[in-house]
Amino acid sequence: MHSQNEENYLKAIFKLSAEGPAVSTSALARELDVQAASVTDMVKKLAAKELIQYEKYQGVLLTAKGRLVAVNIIRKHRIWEVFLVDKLGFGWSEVHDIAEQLEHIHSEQLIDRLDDFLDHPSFDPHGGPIPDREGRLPQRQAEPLSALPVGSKAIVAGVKDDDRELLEYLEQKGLLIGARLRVLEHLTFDDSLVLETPSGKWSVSRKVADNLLVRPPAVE
Amino acid sequence: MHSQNEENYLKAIFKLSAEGPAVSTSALARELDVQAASVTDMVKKLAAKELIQYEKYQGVLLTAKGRLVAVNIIRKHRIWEVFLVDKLGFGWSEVHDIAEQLEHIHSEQLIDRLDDFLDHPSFDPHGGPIPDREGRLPQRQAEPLSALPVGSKAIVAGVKDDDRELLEYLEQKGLLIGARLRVLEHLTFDDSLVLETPSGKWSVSRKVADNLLVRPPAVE
DNA sequence: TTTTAATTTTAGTCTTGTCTAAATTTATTT
DNA sequence: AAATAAATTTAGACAAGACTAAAATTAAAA
Repeated sequence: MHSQNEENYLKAIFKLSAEGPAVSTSALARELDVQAASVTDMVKKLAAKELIQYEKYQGVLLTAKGRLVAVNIIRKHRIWEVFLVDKLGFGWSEVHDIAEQLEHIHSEQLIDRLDDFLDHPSFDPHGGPIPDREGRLPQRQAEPLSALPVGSKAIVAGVKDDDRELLEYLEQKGLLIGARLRVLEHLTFDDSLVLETPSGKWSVSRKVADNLLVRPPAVE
Repeated sequence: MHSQNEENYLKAIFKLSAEGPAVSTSALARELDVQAASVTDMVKKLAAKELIQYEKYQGVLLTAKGRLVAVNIIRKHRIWEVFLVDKLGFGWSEVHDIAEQLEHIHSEQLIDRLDDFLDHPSFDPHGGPIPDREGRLPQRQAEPLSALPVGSKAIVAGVKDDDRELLEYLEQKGLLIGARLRVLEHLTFDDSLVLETPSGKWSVSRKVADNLLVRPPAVE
């Protein structure tokens, strides 16, 4: 059994692995909000348990074993988020911190039964894909809103980072999952976009557009 | 916010307080499965936080503050047990260890919403009373089976200690909550009882009879 | 009422995970 | 290519909780 802390490190490494293979000490320190020295200590312990590969000054890499642990935590996190939103009626911006705790409950049976209870969801309330028991992630053909050319229509498919403030901001603009939108303008000055949404026209910054994932509208 | 460990100590002290006011170091050590020396260390810390009263060599006592924390943990534990049994289909003997983890999730909102979702249950799957948000316990007029005279009829209302083995044993004999029974015989030799239950006649030991709580059958 | 036994506390150590400050290595400039 | 800056690691400490062994206190027995 792994400690909550170990699980959090592995999860963070998995998340940062998306930006390139090796994860640096400082990136991990930033993500976990601890000092770099603490990270160095911890990655040595994780390497001793063969959950990561670690080479001095070269950053870390998940082993197959470590990846499985990380993906399992993500599976639990996302299934719990579905429960909180679908069954308990929480808003999509309220569930992250609670799921952050629930993801560390150790019981395979619990998560399997919860998965049954929820009818085997494939995506969480933020559009995040839910891994299966073997750690396979369902594919979503979603891309950042910032990649769309002016004039194109799309449907909100999720967010990259489920930051509370961002989620509340999007909620306010009616940009929930499934919402239709159209890109009206692109300002080269600051890379912001003007969108048409069911609730009106809105300008969103480059950063928001990078974090908002969309998919092409269904071809009827 | 209290650590899980602090919460477990307070819960144990609350539980042991039923057997008399002051809880001894050794009783706590036994209950928590740690050495007495560790208990001494810990109770000093809890006393410093004004969660308990502690006098050297005299054992400990919960303060009002400590009692509220303890009862709140019990509230969470029991509400989660209802969820596990009623919604996820776990058996009554399978839920203790999982609820032991879930009770430490910090979110008042979560437990309140869960309570709504479950329609405000008053008792958990083992017949344990569920405290309300203010820490008040619903009264149950239940007494140990061992207190009944020969010939009396009763209905199973719960168990005192939700020990896994005991629960499985009772389940096997059909002695679940709500089951009717009648005391046929009392052997003074070992204080065991012979019961008539819907599934047949069974002999139960004194220890089991002490732990099985019953209430009088409804007067029609 | 001593003596013995049981309980409790103190003292010192260990593990996990964190920190700061200093030393080392790698990366970036000039 | 040498000098500076940034990133990383080492060294030494600390807090939470646990342990063992020894000392102190309380309870029980002779």
